[in-house]
Amino acid sequence: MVEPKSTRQKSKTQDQHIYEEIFDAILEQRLWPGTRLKEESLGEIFGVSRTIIRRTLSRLAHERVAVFEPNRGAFVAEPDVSDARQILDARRLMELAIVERVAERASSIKDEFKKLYDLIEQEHKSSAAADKGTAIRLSGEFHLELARLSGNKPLEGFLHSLVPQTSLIIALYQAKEGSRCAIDEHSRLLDALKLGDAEEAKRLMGEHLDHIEERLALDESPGNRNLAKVFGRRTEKAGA
Amino acid sequence: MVEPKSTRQKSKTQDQHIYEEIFDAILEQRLWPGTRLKEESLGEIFGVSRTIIRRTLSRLAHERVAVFEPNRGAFVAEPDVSDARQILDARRLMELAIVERVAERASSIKDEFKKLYDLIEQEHKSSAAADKGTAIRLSGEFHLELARLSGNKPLEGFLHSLVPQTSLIIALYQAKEGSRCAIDEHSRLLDALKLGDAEEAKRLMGEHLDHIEERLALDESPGNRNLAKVFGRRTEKAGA
DNA sequence: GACTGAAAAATTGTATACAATCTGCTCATC
DNA sequence: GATGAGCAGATTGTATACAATTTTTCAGTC
Repeated sequence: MVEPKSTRQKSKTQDQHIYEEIFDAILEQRLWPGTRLKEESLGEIFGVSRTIIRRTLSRLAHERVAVFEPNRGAFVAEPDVSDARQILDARRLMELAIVERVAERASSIKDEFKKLYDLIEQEHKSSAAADKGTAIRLSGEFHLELARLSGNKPLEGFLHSLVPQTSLIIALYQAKEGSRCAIDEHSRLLDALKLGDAEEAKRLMGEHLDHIEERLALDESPGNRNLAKVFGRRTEKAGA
Repeated sequence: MVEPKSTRQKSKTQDQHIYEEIFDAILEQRLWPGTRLKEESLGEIFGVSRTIIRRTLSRLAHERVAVFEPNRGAFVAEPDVSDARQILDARRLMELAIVERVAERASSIKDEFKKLYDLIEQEHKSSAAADKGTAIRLSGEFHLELARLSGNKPLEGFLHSLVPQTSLIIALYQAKEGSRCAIDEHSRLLDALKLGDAEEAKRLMGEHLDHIEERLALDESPGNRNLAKVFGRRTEKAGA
């Protein structure tokens, strides 16, 4: 068994690859909320038939990152203000629980912290290079890696759907630009985790999430940014 | 628009129906962990092509209720002891958070409690009729309805995957038979919720979950019940 | 009788064909 | 010029065809 011998053996990997490509594009905000995801276009891009694309889209839809509109196709989700509040509420719950579990296991998984340090370092680099898209994605990956280290696969899976959804919320509702304090926050959080200090880690994570939410304009006041939603229309951008 | 005019309009409903049929069969433990889910058989049963069945199975797989084995098909999941612990941990976290949120909203959603009372009544009936399958399913539905009343769709969706997984765990690892105290626990929980007493409701929910877990034999001692898993074999029951 | 291996049957995985639906355009009508 | 019916093209939704893979069957051998 040296190499996969047929095209079929790659199937799982192939699927995963297409999924991650779209997932990353959303994290990096190259794919905007409301963007249409045309099946044939995607199929051509990735060199597969609509069957495969459809499966990927249905996975994204199940994670609420995309939405199917009957007979009209799939679109990148556009969480409204109420959705956003629920997503952020759920995310806070998850992140605190995850941090708690990582802190508990800190001593037994010390070796696995390496990737977190790597991610922070990469975050610094892309921040210095003003590569905003990459920086945002890396920040998301930091949280996903934490979830993995929680040792709880269901929690990890759930956060995996909440992270890109948060990305969409930021795309839609971020009012103030974020400084790069987020990286320092990640860094301090990691220090607390390494020491197994669950309370401090939870406090830091809570503050970190506060800062993310503070930059959002989630009030439903008339001067709202998200006009498309106010009038219930579609943004209708071309899909690749 | 009086009636759906074509077969296609039913698609969403059709999908949902097949999904729920399988979902319920798992909740009622008519579908045992490890059961093979053959695509063509299911297609014949529900009168649709493999395309539709495949989509349903892929949804179940995403919710970790089913598992795809490459080139071998889908099987009802068989969570091992480690999976079980993670699932129960996640479920406790979710249920406490849900109960907290329902209690908070209690005064504004008082009308919506009706379905919970109905479910408890039905639970009593099926318990009296010794209809174990239905009783188990109704218990699950009680928790799902609570999740709905939390007003948080992501949390609801996550619990929707944890409930059938718990059902599989019980099928695999339950040692002692449960008395019907669960119904009384639901009843008392609902009373506390109606009063908006979050702390008491959380306490009761915690105890309720304790009781479920107490009946499980999750120790990995040799005298373990789950021999198939110990030897890493498939159970291989016919799929419908 | 147990074991091996090759052919046959069954089943999954992917692409494609076709039907249903939606979108956009043209053109007649006012 | 605005409005709306109706046709043409584009796109999705489902079934089916075909290829890859696994499972079963059944000789033949020891």
